[in-house]
Amino acid sequence: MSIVTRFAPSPTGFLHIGGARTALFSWLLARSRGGRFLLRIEDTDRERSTPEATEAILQSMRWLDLEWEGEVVYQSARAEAHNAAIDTLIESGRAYWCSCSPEEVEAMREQARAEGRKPKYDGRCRERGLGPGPGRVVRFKGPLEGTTAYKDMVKGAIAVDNAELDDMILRRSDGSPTYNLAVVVDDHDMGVTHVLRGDDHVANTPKQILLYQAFGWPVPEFGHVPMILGPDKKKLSKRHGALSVMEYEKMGYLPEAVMNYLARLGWSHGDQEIFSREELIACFSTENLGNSPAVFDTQKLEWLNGHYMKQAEPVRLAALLREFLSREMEPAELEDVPQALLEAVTPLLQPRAKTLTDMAEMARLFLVDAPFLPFDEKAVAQHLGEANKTLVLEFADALEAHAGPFEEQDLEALAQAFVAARNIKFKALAQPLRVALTGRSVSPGLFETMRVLGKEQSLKRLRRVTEL
RNA sequence: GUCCCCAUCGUCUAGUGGCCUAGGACGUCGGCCUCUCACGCCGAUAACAGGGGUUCAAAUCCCCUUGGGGACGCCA
Repeated sequence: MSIVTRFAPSPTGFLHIGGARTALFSWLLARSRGGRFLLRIEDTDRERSTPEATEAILQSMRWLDLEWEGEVVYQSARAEAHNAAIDTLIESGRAYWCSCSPEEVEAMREQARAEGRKPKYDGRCRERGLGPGPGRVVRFKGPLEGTTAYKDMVKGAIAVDNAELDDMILRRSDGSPTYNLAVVVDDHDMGVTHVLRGDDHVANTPKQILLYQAFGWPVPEFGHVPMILGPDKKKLSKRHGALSVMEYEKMGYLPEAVMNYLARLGWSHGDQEIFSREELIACFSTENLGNSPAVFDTQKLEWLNGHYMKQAEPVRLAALLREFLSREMEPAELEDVPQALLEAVTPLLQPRAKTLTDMAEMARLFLVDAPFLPFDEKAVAQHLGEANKTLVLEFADALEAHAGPFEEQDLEALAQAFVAARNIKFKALAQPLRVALTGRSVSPGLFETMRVLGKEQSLKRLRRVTEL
């Protein structure tokens, strides 16, 4: 039998990293078992749901390439089905009308709390046989005793006394269906067989199971993935830094790195750390999902991103790079940069950059014309004294005289001959050259730098030392 | 308060009773490589929360304690 999973976010904000991980696991569960992965937007809270949030969520899903099957289901469009389901429950005596006001219910809760009991509605309207009326809600007539148990795909056996549960509201006084009801009806109608969701839903699960049973529907498998913590072991929140998936994109992370990181946070496959999308699908199993909360570690994400930066096709990175460069350079300046130059620069930066942001920052020094390239004062002071300036200028002359191809090995041969003729160490030439060429004491290799810069630009930069 | 869940290096984790003097990865520290910085390679550092059981044998099973978290809405 083919399985069906789903991701069901409520569109009250961007997709955060925890939600993305839940979505990823659901997606992986479906893909790994040849099933279908569906997307449902739980937008029944009209106050807080926005189309912008929905769009942001879809955008994040696309960025991570978590493709879903079929059309997106909007829960708000399914009110009719929900209400029809509620009606069948009323007819079968599994639900009842309740006339208690929110204030009355709150008072019951207060009292229960004061008596050391679990705060809940006391069921006083259960047997009153009320019908519809203004201000009335429909409640589920839950079992008073017994326990509801299920085997959680990640947490194992979970059992709750039915007495702990209260008669949840199914239909609000304004006639709208509530979350627990809507989820069950939707999941059933969508054919969902496996529900993987956040830990915060464990407490809802027994209530939902009871609803499935009341409807006489097959109960799906449930699994609750532990949440993500900040470095202080508190629930990950804004004060810990970036939360939104798209913020990671803006910071220069690659989607495959974020996916790999998220997958390994709370899931493992032996000692393997690096997983391609295909490997993830091949290896994924809920068996290996961890059951304790995990701390989000930006450093490990960075390391992974660095790994994927090295692996990536230069052409792809170069295309991505242009966008990040717009933060480093003037638009006009950037417009003049040929894509071919970006593609030549990218491989030099790939082993050095952890993120696209890093890369853009480093790339800048290859892309601006000599007069506009700033010098790092400290580097100049350290490596470009008068004697070294002369050395650089002499090298420039030698470079100009060099007629052969402008490839790394030719340039290296030239430099070696140059130092040999003067009987100086190569090192004595390297740093002055680097500072003259790049303005800094840190850069990619000298010869690859010159090759990418080209003869003309290299000479311009070297001879600029006279201005110092 | 009540209920539910969780607990291996700083962090992510391997571990499903003997292969564990606890493995890998990130980080950190050292070294090698080297034209700088990275990359890469090599090495080091560091953990079974505590206490009781069960067993020939426990990181692994049970109980308690402690510590964390979650839930208790006419939100989702």
